[in-house]
Amino acid sequence: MTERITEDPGAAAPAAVRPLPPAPVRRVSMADVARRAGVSSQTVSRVSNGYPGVVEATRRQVLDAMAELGYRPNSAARALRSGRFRTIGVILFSLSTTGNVRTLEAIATSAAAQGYAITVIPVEAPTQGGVRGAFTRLGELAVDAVILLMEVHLLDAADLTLPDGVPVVVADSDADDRYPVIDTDQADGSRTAVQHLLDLGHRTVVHLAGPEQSFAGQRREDAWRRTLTDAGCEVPEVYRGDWSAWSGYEVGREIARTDATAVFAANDQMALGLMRALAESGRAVPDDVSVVGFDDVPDAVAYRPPLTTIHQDFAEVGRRCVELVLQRLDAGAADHGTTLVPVRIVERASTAPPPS
Amino acid sequence: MTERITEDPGAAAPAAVRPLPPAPVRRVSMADVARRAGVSSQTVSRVSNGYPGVVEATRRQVLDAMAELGYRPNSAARALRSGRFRTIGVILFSLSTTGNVRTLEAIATSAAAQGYAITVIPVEAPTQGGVRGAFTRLGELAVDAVILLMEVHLLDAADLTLPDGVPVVVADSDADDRYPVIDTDQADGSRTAVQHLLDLGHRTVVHLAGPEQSFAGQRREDAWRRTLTDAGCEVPEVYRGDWSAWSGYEVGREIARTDATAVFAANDQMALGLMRALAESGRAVPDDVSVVGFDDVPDAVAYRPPLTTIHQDFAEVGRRCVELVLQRLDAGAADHGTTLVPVRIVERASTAPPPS
DNA sequence: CTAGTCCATGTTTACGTCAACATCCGTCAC
DNA sequence: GTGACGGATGTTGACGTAAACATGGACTAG
Repeated sequence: MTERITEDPGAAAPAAVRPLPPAPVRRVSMADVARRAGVSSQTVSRVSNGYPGVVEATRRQVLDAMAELGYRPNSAARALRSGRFRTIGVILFSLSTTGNVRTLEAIATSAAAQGYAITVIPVEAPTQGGVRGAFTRLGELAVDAVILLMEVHLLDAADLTLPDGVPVVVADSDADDRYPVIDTDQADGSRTAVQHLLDLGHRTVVHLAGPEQSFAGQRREDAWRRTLTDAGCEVPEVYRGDWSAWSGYEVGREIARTDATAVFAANDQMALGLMRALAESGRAVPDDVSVVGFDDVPDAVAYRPPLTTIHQDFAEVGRRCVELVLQRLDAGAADHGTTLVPVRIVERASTAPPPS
Repeated sequence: MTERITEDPGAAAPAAVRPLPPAPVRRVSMADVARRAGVSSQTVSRVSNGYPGVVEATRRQVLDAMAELGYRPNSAARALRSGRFRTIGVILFSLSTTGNVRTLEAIATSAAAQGYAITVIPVEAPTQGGVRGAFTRLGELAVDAVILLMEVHLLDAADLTLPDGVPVVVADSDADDRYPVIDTDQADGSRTAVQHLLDLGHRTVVHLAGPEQSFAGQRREDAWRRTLTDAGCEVPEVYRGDWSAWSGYEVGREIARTDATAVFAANDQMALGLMRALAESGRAVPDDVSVVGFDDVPDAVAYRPPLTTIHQDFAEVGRRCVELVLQRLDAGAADHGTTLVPVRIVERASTAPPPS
């Protein structure tokens, strides 16, 4: 499979040369339908788009001809004509985190409901090279709008810009005020989690944080710290994982050696690993140590013990992203605010008052 | 957001009428670049596509003009002209199973490497209505080929057909011999799992199966049964979950009441729930009961205990799907075989010889 | 020195759709 | 009866690209 891809943004300097094979079977066009129905192709267009000014009898004829011939509008021609692809691009680094996946799913569903398709643009790990390729193509991508499922500053790091005139919305990240943001209310989630533990009587709460580069992780951590400070609690050392259950386990072994009685993990997967580490050290959850997670992954209800966690409304985030990006597409609105989607705590069996 | 979408396959009977707003800012076209560079637009086309027969000096001029003007090829026009969108559609029911997600990710990555974009076509739960809408649009979707991440018979149930002439490949499913299939070697995985338990000395192996409608689940179950039969073991009653960890827990509580010493769960998530159920019944894994999963999800290494499981090579499945579908697009090949991608067992800490 | 080649580049045209404008015909008011 | 009006339908052209064909100049062989 040879490839002809622009390597250089703005300029085109492709390598291999293989003309695409001849276009596949010519499909049924409006002209064909028009001939069959004995009308002009413009009338077919009108019927196809539901415009008025077509008498019922004619309409029927056209509809019949369409059915007989199996006519399908050609979206390339449509897009060329209208300048719209009816497609939204979603740029993301990976589908390995629950959040991204569920948000993507919600985006796809909402977009479909609006008659828009979703093009997924995966960007490999932030290696300069990999990113570059993916983004370069973006300019010529058949996309009317873009939803970024990643931190905007990573985009900068890659030294790339989105094409002008394409509405962009950022989900679950920061955006340097350049684009509007739809985000889970990370701060409120953290606060709720920590407060829940404090209310149970824990003297303070240890935080198993996400990676430093993650904006969401950063905000969860900040809110944890602030909540403790506001409550006049001592702020313990931060432990840091990389979102994976395994990192939760590794870091969890350190936490298990401390006298912590309450841990707030920045996501459920790390909480899973943490709970294993605690169990292996003979510290019972929730009797000896309480644990709260973040995300409310479907599995959390089957963790041992079922995890108390902060439920994120990914569906709502996705829905709002689509809504906002389409609104900007139509109106060209320009307020770069941040919209927060509320969260709620789901109390299960991993939290209890501290051992007396 | 009003919508003008064909409701009826083949015929068009839209409802609302709102012309799209005028096309956004006119973008830089080949003609602009040509003017700027003082050449014909055909020469620009040649440079843009890396065709030979352009002298270096001219090429440079064109490249410069492209850069200055910020030229981006218009993919709609390109698609109209060439009949190719350089896009692959992926149809799937949900992104809630690990398998789908990871396969999708692999597909997206491989496709990007080949210069193809991925359009995700979500189909809501197999409700006749929902499916219909999604598929109807498929016909006019800007897609050169389709990868189905679902059972073909569900497609039939929805009483819909894919447009002719579009290559289709089915991943991880059956296809009634209508389309080629790329699949994980489910049977070999099951056999390996069961054999591993038998080799440890277990007299027989209980199966925590997936839902009856799932083809993958069916095949895992068949292979489990066959392996037991071949080994002359008694075949115990089948327990059935719905892939979720919670269902694994619920069904697991029943299993925990039996005298089973070895369980093969049809996926890791159910194994997670099962292990919780066993723990709650005071049956230790692996000392009292051995458990093997299927999938090797990233979290499995952090389960308590770390799960012995069958590793699926989703990346390879995705890669092959893309390869095959593009090959069919170019060549129109027509062999509807099934390609099996090998699996391997990952031995961790959830299996041991039976208690004596 | 001329005919033949080959190569770089230019010109034309078609892809399918749809907006804009043109046409045709019936109806109605005067 | 004639002109004006309006509704149904047709005709034209443009969107941006790239294949097919055309041109023209340089070089080569005889």
